[in-house]
Amino acid sequence: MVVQANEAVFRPVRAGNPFEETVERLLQAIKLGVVVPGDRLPPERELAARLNVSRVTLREAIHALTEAGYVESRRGRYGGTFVNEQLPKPRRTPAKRLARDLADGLDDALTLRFVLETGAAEAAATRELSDAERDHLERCLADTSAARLADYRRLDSRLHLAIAEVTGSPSLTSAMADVRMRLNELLDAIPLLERNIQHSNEQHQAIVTAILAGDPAAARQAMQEHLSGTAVLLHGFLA
Amino acid sequence: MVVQANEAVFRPVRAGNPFEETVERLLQAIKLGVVVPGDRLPPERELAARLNVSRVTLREAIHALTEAGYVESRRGRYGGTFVNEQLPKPRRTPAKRLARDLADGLDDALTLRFVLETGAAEAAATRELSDAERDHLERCLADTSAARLADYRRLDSRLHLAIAEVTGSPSLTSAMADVRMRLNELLDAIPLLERNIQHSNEQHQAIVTAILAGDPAAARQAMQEHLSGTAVLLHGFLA
DNA sequence: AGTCAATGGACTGGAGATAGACCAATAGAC
DNA sequence: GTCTATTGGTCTATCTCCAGTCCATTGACT
Repeated sequence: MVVQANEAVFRPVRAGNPFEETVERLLQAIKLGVVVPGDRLPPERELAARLNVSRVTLREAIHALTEAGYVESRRGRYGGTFVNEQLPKPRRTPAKRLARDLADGLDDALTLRFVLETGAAEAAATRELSDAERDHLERCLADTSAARLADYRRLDSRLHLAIAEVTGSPSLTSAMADVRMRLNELLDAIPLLERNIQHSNEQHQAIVTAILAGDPAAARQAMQEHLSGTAVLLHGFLA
Repeated sequence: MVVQANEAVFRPVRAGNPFEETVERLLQAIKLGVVVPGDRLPPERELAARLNVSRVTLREAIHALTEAGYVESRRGRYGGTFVNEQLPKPRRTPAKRLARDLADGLDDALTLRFVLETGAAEAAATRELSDAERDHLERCLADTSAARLADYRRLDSRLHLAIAEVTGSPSLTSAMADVRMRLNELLDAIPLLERNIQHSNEQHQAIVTAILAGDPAAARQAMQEHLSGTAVLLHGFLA
């Protein structure tokens, strides 16, 4: 059927219950490097308000993440919920699950990612960036380059997210965070090689340079080449 | 603050209650032309399942749309809920509301739309399209060209959505539908001129031609020009 | 040593959403 | 003309989630 617009507009209003969605969101913050080990999450009352869930629900989600080894809570003033220094290793997803995701929506996610990330790179290069924004971008780039293998995926995600941030469009940033979470699960199933990382770092450098230079076409082009690498990697591994 | 990633990842898990979200989704289907006057919505039981809400909630939403004059329900076999032939006119949003939306997120929405729509046009032109898909695209183009002024916005949206559809990425289609709903409210505040429509139709023609010809660069370029028109229009009217 | 503001932890009543069963009407099939 | 499958309409018991309140703990500051 060619008319898949129905499918798009009559899709689920809510992916799951508030508890699950909240867990997912907190995991997003951790896995995409928005909060790093040692960081404190916002206080429960504030965070619950921002997520638009009740404090009870948020607390249940935090409890689940505590059990899973992602965070720890301390009471009292200057207490809070902190991201663990030692994060749990991502479990290798069973091949069966991967095959399902593949059939389901690998191409879907890859297409959306391509559109969002190349568009973000271009938009970022188009904008007039503040000094703070330029610093932020370079900081993320340096962090990623210096990352050890175990932290690479997280800091890589953080860098890509930073590019979205400097477009000045929160919606774009959110959309990129979402699609990246979908793909990271698949990427975790693929071994990470030093060689790939080095190549990746060079491409990151080219992308950021183009953005800072205010060259939209070059930024888009560099991002495009960068993405095609993981795209063929995923297709090769899963197809 | 440069780090708006927190804002993006700690955004609300749910925009509102299921009832409101369901109403919004049904309005999306109608206002973006996914279902047209005379069409029948899927049976309540099936639709509720697809939207992942209870039938009670869906019925409340349908009831609200009935009161607002968008749909009518008929009982019995071969009954159902039908989209009215005469749709309610969109209310002119008060200028005060517009100003708020402007400050809030006009640039945000425009940026995201630009990224999604130019990306979709390029992706559509890159893909190998089936005959059904080509027909669908041309059909939507013809419908838009033939549209009367009162129906123009709806059929225009439908055409843009069709471009997203033929990328084969449902997520991309959904994202475009969402951002378009955000902008349509603002666009409804701007008078539609015959002259603009004619120009718009020519651009539509160019976009579709480039997509059917399999020319990604031209498709992106044509879409970019098309969008810049409404972007400056909005900025001019609201700024 | 004492104070206190900020934070996590725990409880309760009520509002909203759900699942499921059942009723009522309708138009085509025979 | 009757039958019947399909669809909207209604009701109830249950569950989840929420808003609000109060308690417990902590550590910097005085």
